[in-house]
Amino acid sequence: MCRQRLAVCPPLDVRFPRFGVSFHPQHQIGFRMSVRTRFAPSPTGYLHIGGVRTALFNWLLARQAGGQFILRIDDTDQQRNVSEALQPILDGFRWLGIDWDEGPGVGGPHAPYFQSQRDGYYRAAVRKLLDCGAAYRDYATSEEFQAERQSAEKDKRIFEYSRRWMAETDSQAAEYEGQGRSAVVRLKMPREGKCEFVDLVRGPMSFEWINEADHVIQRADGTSLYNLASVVDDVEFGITHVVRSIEHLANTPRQVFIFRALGADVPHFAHLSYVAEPGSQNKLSKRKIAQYLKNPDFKRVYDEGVEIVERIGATHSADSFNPVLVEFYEQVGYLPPAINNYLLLLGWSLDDKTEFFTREEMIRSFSLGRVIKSPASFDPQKLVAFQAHYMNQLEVPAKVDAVLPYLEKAGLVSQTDEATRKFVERIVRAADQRLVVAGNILQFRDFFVDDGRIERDESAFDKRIVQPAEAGHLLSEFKKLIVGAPDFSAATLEQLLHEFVARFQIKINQIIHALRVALTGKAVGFGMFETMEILGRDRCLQRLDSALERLETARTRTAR
RNA sequence: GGCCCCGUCGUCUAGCGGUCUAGGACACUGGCCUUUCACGCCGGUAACACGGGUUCGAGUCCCGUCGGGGUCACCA
Repeated sequence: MCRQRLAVCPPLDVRFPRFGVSFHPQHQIGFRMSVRTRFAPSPTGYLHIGGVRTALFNWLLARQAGGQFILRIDDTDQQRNVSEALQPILDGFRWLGIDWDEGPGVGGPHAPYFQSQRDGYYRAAVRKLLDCGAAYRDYATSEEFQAERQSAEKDKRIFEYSRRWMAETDSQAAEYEGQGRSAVVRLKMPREGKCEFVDLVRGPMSFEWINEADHVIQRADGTSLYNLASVVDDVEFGITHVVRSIEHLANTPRQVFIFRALGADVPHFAHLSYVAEPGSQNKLSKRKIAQYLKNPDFKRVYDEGVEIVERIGATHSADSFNPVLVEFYEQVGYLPPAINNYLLLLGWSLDDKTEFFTREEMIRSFSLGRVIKSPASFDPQKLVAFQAHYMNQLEVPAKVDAVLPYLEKAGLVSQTDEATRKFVERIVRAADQRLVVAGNILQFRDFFVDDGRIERDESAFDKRIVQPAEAGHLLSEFKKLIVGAPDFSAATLEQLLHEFVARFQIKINQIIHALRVALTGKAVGFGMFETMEILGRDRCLQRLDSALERLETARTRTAR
C-alpha cells in the first residue's frame, strides 16, 4: 500500500494553523501543480440549493488557484433518462455562471465524464484491488452477511465480518459458484490502527479501522458502487481537493483505503455541513416544501413566485417550482450574483462585516479554512435582501432587458421595438426599488392594458372614492383641469395639482388617494405624477371617466 | 444502539484567553421622511445550550451532560 503523500498546497489560509502547526500548508510539500476540484451530481432532474453551494465552493477553490473545476455525473444507479434529468442541472450552473472546465458538453482529456460510461476503469481498479489483496470476492448472500452483522449488534460486539465465504483462489470461487452462489467484491479493510487525515474545514480526523465494515465495491452483476467509482474517477481526473457535503465524511476512511491501495495520492478532503431548513437544523429537502410553506418568510417568497409564473402562464409543479431549487429563482427573475453571494455566505464569511462580493472578490477571498463547521439554515428572506441589493445595482437598460421577457410571456407586450423599450423603461424607472425580482414588473401590468382590463381593488375604490362625499366632485373638477394642461409631464401635473388644492382649499390627501384609485384601480403604486405621465393624457381622462361612471353606479345602487 | 460531526441573537455570522457590560447583516420593531406603497435615514428588542474544571482572567482551552445532525446499503 502506498504511503499517503500529502500533495499540493491548498490556498493559503491564515486560519489553517488552528489545526496544529504540522498541518500548516507550508509544511506540505506540493508536487502537483494545480488545484483540481469537482462536483458530482446525480441526474435527478433538478438542482438543489445545497448542491449549488457545494459546487460553488469547489468552483471558487479551482478558480482561485487557476486550476480546473470538473463536472462528473454520478449516474451509476440511474434508471431514468439521464440526459433529460441532467439538463436542469447543467442549465442551472450555466445560468449561475458556474462554469466547468471538463465534463458534459465541454468534454476534456479524461472523457467520458459519466460514470455509467466508465465501467472499464472501475473493473480494472477492482482487478488491481483484488490482485494486491485489498479486496476479495465474497460469495456470501446478502442475508448471510446481514445475519452476522445483526448478531454482532445484538451482542453489542464490534462487528467483525468472518469472511467465511471469501474466495481466495479460483478453485474456491468455482466451488462456490457450483453451489449457485455469486460474488460481490468487498474491501478487505484493516482491523487495527487508525485512518487519519486532515479535513480542510474540520481539522485532523481519526477513525478506528476496526469500525469500518468490509464494504461492497462491486455488485454481483459486476457493476460498481459509489465508493469505488468515486475514488477511481478522482484518481483518474487528478482531483486534488474533494470538497463535498458532510454525509460523505463517514465514507472517507474507506475511500482513503482505496486511494492508498490503488497507489494513488490521497486528495485533500473538506466536508461541508449541509444546508438546513429555514429555522431548523434538519437538512433542507425539496420534498418537505409543504412543511416549509408554514414558515411565513418562505411562503412569502414562494407566493410571490407563484403569482409571477401564473401571470406568465407557466406551470409550477413542485418538481421544479420550489424555492429549494434554483430553477425557481431563474423562473421568477432573480439575479445570479444575488444567489451566488447569498450562497457564498451560507457557511462562509470573510470577516465581521463584508457582505457583498463581486465574482472576482469571491474568487479572491474564498478559503476553506473560514468555512463554518455547523449547519447553516436556508433563509429565503435573506436571499431576497441580496436580490434587492443586486437589482438595485443594475443599470436601467439591464433592468429593461430583465423585465421584457416577463411582459412578453404575459402577453402585455407584443414586440420589443424602440418605442416599447422606452415605455417599459419609464415604468422601470418609476418602479425604482419596488422592482426586486424581474417578474415584479407584472405588478404594473395595468400600464399595458386597456381601461376595461384593469385589475381593481374594490375596497380601495369604496374607501377612497365612494365613501368620501367630495371625491367625485373633486375628480371631475380635476379632470377639467388636466384636459387643458399645457403638457403632461410629471412636473407640470404636480404644479397643477398643487394649484388645484389651493383653489379648492383642500388637503392634498383628499384628492390624491381618490386619483390613484381612479387611475390605477389600486391604493398603492409609485409616484402619482409619474404614474400620470406614463399613462398619458388620453388614458388618464378615459380612466377618470370610467371611475366617475362606476361611482355613479355605486351611488345609485346604495340609494335604492 | 456503535462510530462520527456540530452547538454565539429568530436566521446568517464575527470572535482563535483580557480590546466582549459580545460586533455586523437579514428579519422584527419605534421614529423620521412622505400623496400611498417601497426605498432611505436614526433608534430599539434579541445570543455565548447546561454543569464542572484549567487560569489572575473563558464565548474562546479541557471534561461531562443535554440537544441537533450524519453514517452504519449489492443508494449516491
